Amino acid sequence: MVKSDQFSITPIVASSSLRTLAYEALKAAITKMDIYGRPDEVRLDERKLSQDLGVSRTPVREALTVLEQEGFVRSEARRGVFVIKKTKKEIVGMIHAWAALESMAARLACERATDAQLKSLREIFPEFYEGRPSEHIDEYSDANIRFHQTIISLGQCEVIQDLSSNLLMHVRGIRNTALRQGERAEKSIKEHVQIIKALEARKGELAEGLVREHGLGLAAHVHQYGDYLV
Amino acid sequence: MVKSDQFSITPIVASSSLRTLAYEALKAAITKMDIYGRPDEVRLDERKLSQDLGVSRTPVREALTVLEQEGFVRSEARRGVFVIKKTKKEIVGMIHAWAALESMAARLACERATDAQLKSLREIFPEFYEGRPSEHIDEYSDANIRFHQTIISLGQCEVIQDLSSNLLMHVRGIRNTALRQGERAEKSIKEHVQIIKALEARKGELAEGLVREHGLGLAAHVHQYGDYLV
DNA sequence: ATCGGGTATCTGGTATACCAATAATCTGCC
DNA sequence: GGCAGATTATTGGTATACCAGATACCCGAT
Repeated sequence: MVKSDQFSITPIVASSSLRTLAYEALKAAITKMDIYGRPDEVRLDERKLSQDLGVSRTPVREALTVLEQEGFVRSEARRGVFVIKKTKKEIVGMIHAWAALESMAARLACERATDAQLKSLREIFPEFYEGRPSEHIDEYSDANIRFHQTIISLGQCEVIQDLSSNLLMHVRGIRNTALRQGERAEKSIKEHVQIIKALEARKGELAEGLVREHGLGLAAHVHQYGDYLV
Repeated sequence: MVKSDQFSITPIVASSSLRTLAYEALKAAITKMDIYGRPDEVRLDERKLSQDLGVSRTPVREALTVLEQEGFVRSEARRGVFVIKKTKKEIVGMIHAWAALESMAARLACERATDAQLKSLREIFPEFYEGRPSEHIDEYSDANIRFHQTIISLGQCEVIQDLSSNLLMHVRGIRNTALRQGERAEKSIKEHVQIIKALEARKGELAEGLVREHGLGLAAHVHQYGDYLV
C-alpha cells in the first residue's frame, strides 16, 4: 500500500473566513494610514465598510470587535467606530512593556537558541556596521525591526511572541520616526552590536539588561522628542 | 439661574450591553470551572448558551470572539467552540511573560510610587510574617495574588496592567496550586519581604531583579511539579 | 434672526433566517 | 453481520430585518 506520507498534502487554499478577510483588510488600512497626520478623528461606518468589502455587516462587526480588543479602534454605542490615536503616554507605556518582554526573550534565547541562530543576528545588518546608517535610513529601519523580532523569536516563548507582535503593530511607525531623530540611529547600532556579543557569549543576564536598557532608551527618546504625538 | 454644578449628576446606570453581559457570564463560568480536573474537552454550544442566557446568538458570538482573542476558547468552523486547556509549556510561557512585565512594573514603581503606596505593600500580609503561612494557605494565596497585582498597579503603566491582568486570569489557578507544593509558600514569603525592602529603598534595578527571579522561580517550580497539567 | 421643540434620519446593538460543511445516522446490498 | 453510500441533523458562518438611542434638521413662535 502506498504510505500517505509520500504525498505532500497540498496546503489547500482553505484561505480564511470572511471575518478574517475583513480583519486583515481593515488592519492593513488602519496601520497603513498615517493616523497622526490628520488632526480629526477617523470614523468608520460599518455599513459603508460592508459595501466596500462586498460582505454583510456581520463579518465586518466581528473584525471590528477583534480590532477593538487589540486597541486599534474604539466603538461607542450609537456614535460610531473610531480609529484610536494613541497618546504619547500610551506609546511610552507600550515601549516599556515591549522592553520588558524582549529582554526576557533575550534571556531565554541565551538558554535555548543554537549558536547558528544567534549568529544569524549579525546577517540582519549586512553593511551597516561600516557606519553611517543614517544614509540608508529606510533599509536600516526595516533591519532594525527585524533585529528585534528575531531576538524575540529566538526566545522561543510563544506568549511573549504574541504579546510583542501586537505591541509592534502599534509602535512600528514610531520606531521608524524615532530613528531619524537626533543620534538615535548611531546610538542604536552600537547597542545592537553589544547585544549580539552578549547573546553569542551566552551571557543571559547581560543580554537581558542590554536589551532592556536599549528599549528604555527608546522610551525616553520618545518621551522627550515625541511631540508629534498627542 | 441655578448653576448646574450644584446638582450632583447621578452616575446613570449605563450598565452594559448584552454582549458585555454575556462576556462576563461566560468568563466567570470558564474561570470558575476546574478545567484541568476533567479529562475530556469542554464544548460550548452557541445556541444553548443563547437560550440559557436569554439572549440571541449575536451577543453570545461577540462575547465568544473576545474570549477567543484572550485565549480562553478556540472556535473551529463547523466543529464547535471549545474551552482551551493550556499546556504546561504555555503556562510556563505565561509565567515568563508575567515575570518580565511585573519586574518592569517594579522598576517603574520605584520611580513613580509614593512612599505611602510602597508601604501599603506590607499591609497585604498582616500576620503572615510570624511564619507558617502554610497553615492559612487560602488566605495567604489571596494575599499573594493581591501583592503581585499591587506591584503592577504601582508601576502606573496601563499597558503593563492590562497585559498582566489578562495573564493572571489564566495563571491564577496554577499560582494557588503551586503554593501548596513543597516549600513554595515559605520560599515565597521570604522573597516578598526582600522585594518590599528593595522597593522602599528605591533600589529600582534590585527590585526589578528580585521580582524577576521570584517569577522565574515560580516558572521553574511549575515546570518541575506541574504534572497535573497536560 | 434666534431659540425651542419636535421629527426624520442615521448609528450601533440585537434578533432571526438561511447557508454550507461536517458528523451522525440510516439503509440496503453483499 | 458488516460496510459503503445516501440521508438527516447539527454547527458555526453569513446575510438581513428590526430596534432604540442619539444626532441633525426643520419649522414655527417669539
